[in-house]
Amino acid sequence: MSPRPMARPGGRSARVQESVHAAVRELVAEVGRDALTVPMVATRAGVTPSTIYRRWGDLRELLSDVAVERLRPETDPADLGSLRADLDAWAEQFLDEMSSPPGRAYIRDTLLGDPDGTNAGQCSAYAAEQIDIVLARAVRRGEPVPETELLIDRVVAPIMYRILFRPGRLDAAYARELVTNALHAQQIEAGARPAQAAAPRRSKKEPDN
Amino acid sequence: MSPRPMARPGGRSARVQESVHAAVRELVAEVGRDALTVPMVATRAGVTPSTIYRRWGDLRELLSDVAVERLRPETDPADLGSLRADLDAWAEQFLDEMSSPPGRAYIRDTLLGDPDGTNAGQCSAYAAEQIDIVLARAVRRGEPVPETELLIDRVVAPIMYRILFRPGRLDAAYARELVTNALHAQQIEAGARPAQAAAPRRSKKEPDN
DNA sequence: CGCCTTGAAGCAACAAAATCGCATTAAGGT
DNA sequence: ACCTTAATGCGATTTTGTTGCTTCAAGGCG
Repeated sequence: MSPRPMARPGGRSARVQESVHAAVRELVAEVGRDALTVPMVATRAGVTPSTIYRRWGDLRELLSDVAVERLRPETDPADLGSLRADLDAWAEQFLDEMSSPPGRAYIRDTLLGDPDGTNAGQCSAYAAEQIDIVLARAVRRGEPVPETELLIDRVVAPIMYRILFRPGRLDAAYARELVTNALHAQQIEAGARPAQAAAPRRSKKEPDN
Repeated sequence: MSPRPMARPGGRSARVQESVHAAVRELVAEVGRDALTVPMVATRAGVTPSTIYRRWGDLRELLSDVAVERLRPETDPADLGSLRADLDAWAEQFLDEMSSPPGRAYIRDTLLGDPDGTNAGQCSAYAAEQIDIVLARAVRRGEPVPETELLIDRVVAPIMYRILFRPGRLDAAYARELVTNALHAQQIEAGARPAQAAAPRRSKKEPDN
């Protein structure tokens, strides 16, 4: 993890960390990420540059820490009454947030200053948690559910891949298509014998309760 | 793009570029990427640091250029006689190369110094080209083939996502599993209603003269 | 073939950053 | 309250990044 193991979590260390993070957020808003420098952040945070260099190593790692915090979901996915509706809504929102300019910037920053992959792993864990919440609800309703891994591979991965590597088509319809395919695959794997055919294309999110 | 538009491709500019790239490759091998500095590269390449700063901006963009070159596939995928075999083999090799420490480093470097996504797009295009070659062969054999996009979403994206965001399981079996699922999906989409599972439906090129 | 234009490279002075040793402070435990 | 020790502050030093100006060479033209 980038904030080096904090042996003394409480007190001053915590204050400095928060102060520095806040300074980064403020300055990114004010002067833009490209104009940021370590000395600038240090001055705003009221610490000396060497403190930042020692704790974070360089600006990229600091930005990675701040970015991954911003990627933390703030609320649980909405409960719309069915797995399909919940996943559609979640995937749409996920794609929307991640593909927006600030979203892309956070993703990039997270990956950029993250030598050991800790922050990237955290970012992936956030998505998995959200999916797990949706799946747990579906299980409670008695719906058959796919594996979290399947949804990561089929929904999250394609979205992130396109954001990072391929310019172009990234809209709500694409998100729904991915969800459709993922659920379709799961139905097949769950029971190939039931005579259900292709995806029953219900339009938008409308709970069928 | 990082090497700024070269108005004078031939002659000195080209020599300098090649010399600098070579210096980067040598030094990465000798002292490691983390120890690299622009002045060091400049000295080795026999140019002044300001030349590098002016042409590439900073070390990251230079590394991105070098990295994307290394990600260019050197040979066409092997022809093993069937779409399934070709894709299995290609996916295994792709996963293998990309998930190796140097592979991961190249991917990271590519994304790192790539403000406009040009190099990342190139990287994605390489994979698409390789897949297209495999698909074209399958079409020639009369096999039904999935869309390139489907394979990108189902095979390439999950691999890259896991490499970048999720530590853990990345082996040949996983690659094959992804291919299996992708082909499975394609068969369903191809003929869900007619009883013929894998009827040789000729698609794109290949005039029937 | 030699001159002219022009973009790129060299050079050097300068500004900004990162690094490092050492002194000082404050958590947390006893 | 005291002691230990990680973390911060401070300042000197090194390294890196920037800039204006000069010099060089590729390509076009008479």
